[in-house]
Amino acid sequence: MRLSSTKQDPVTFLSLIRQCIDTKSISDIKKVQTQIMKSGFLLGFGDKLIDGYLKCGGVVDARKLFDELPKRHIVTWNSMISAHIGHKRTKEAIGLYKKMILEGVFPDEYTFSSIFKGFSEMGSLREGQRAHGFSIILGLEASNVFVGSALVDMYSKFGQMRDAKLVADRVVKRDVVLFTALIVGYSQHGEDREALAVFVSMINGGVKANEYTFASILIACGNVENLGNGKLIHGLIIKSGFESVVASQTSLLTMYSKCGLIDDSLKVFKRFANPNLVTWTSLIVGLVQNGKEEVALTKFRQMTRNSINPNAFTLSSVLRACSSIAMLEEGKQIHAIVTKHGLDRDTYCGAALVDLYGKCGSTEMARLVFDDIIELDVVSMNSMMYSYAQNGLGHEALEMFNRMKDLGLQPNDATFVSVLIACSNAGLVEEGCQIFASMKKNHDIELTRDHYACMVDLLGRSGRLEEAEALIEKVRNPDVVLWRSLISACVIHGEVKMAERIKDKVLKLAPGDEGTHVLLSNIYASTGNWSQVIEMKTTMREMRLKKDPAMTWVDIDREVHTFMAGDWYHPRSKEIVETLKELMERVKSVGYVPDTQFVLHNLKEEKKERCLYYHSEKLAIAFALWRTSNKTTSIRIFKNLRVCGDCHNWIKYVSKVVNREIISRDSKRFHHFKNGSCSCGDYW
DNA sequence: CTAGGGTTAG
Repeated sequence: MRLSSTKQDPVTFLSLIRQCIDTKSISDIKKVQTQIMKSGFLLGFGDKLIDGYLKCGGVVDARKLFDELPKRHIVTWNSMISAHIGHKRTKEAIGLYKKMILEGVFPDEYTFSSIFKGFSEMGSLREGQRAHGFSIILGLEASNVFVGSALVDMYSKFGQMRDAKLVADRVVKRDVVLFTALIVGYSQHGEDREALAVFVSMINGGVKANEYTFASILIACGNVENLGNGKLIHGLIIKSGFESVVASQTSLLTMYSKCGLIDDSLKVFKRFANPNLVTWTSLIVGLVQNGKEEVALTKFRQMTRNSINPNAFTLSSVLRACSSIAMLEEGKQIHAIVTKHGLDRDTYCGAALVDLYGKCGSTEMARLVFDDIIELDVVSMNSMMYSYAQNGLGHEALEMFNRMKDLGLQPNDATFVSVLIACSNAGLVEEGCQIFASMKKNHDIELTRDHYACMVDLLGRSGRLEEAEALIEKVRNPDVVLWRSLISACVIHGEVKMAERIKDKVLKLAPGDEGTHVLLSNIYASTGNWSQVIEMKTTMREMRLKKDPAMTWVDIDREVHTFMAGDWYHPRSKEIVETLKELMERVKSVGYVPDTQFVLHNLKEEKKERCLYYHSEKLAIAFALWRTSNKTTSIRIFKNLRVCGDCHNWIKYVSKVVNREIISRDSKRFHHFKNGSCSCGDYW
């Protein structure tokens, strides 16, 4: 801007400032300010200049000038305060608020409408309440809906919904903003039904919802999986013409996926002309929640191809997709993207990475990520603990548990699930019992079925069967899973009589429980009681019960290969059998003896051996060894059931003769086979 | 010359 040196009258100054605002140039305002100061007119233009600075985003420069002025208009105070709030300079905004009161300038309705947000952002409930009191004295609380809704928002953010409601009820003319603030407050504090009630009363009161209201109320519908209302509101959105507003569309998408209608979410998504980052992320999250992890990854790639950069939200969700189905290779690629965006140390991404590596059996890698997280929280620590628990590292898990307490973090119910599994898998029976006892006493944790299940497993596995039974008796409505886990403990310890007694209990509770039948036939088979096995199998057939077939899968070069016992559908079955034969010879030569007690059919020894031969994990391992070179130092397999004793023993030998690490995740935990032994110490 | 509410994560 060229400043004229001749014309220095007030009218010129005003128009110069206006020009600066139009061009959003802070440096130009500075020049104008210098010129005004030279001409001695500053006092008259102070407020105008500040207005100019603020409109151009120059909060710091505005403040500098503001402090030099001897007197400022109330409007200028208010502009300063709201601009500081808007620029997240909360402390300074509150400082200005206090300063104005000290200087005898009373806050007005404009001041209050901005300053309450400052208190909620600072987390200063007390100060907020004091300011609230002041607004009542000045008669501005109920008479001005801007002040009222700012207050409702503040109390909502503090979770003080009673106070939020009280203020809302006192406001004379309630509008859509006030109602929306109340709806959001309720829904963000788990009172979604209350949120819906507010919405209904708003509509009945003749106040029309807008895009903000729709966005918020749909979240409430999703949270309580209230599809009926969700659909009604979808209709209302169309009627009110907000169909193409991104935020309400995004909430609509989320609502459908939370209600399990992922196809409807996809339909909503298709109508977006230009989906933004939040929309893409919502879709990805929905897909993961609905078990469509692979689609989630495809969508993620599509998103990045459309040059939309992921943020921590997106990346942590994509990582969840990878960890929930243990896609380690994909996960590693996402990890690289996380690093590229500098989010390795982010609490959410960090926790998701820990979860990924933990669920893939790489506890060391999980720990490396974990140690880099800047701000640890309960979830990230739970993930680390769970990883230790699954891999049988009980002491490390307990160490983490203690560190959590040292950090002053409140352990939650998931924490205890991990800790108890850790104790169970590492055989830390006494420790587990003590921790279990302390949960309610010292941590005020509500005991869930999961906790009881962990304890039954812990006691049962270590042979304390009666204690385990007594514990189940204490549960109000013990479910089949608890009893079943006790029966499987009986199987491990060969307690046939007890198993039968418990079976009768279970079948009274759930007559057709297939798991129980399977377990019983297992215990009969392992003790050679074939007539009982046949009887059980007949009963099962008559009741049309089918057990889940054992399956093992292995991920090689991002392709998942699934194997079932004795199935030869794999295109490479010829190579698999050859590899298997060769392996068998090699492991037998170093001491492996097939253990046919794990064959649960009444067959001749020779045939039993063949049965063992073709267990799904053996097929998967043979395939993996055939497909990968010796340079691949470790092989990862996954199994839907628990590993059988013979396979466990066999894999130990295999790991020795091929000199590779074999990591196996079964339905209960990880086994790391290396150089002839397993990380579980044969206790599982 | 100034003011209030909304969309994505374990």
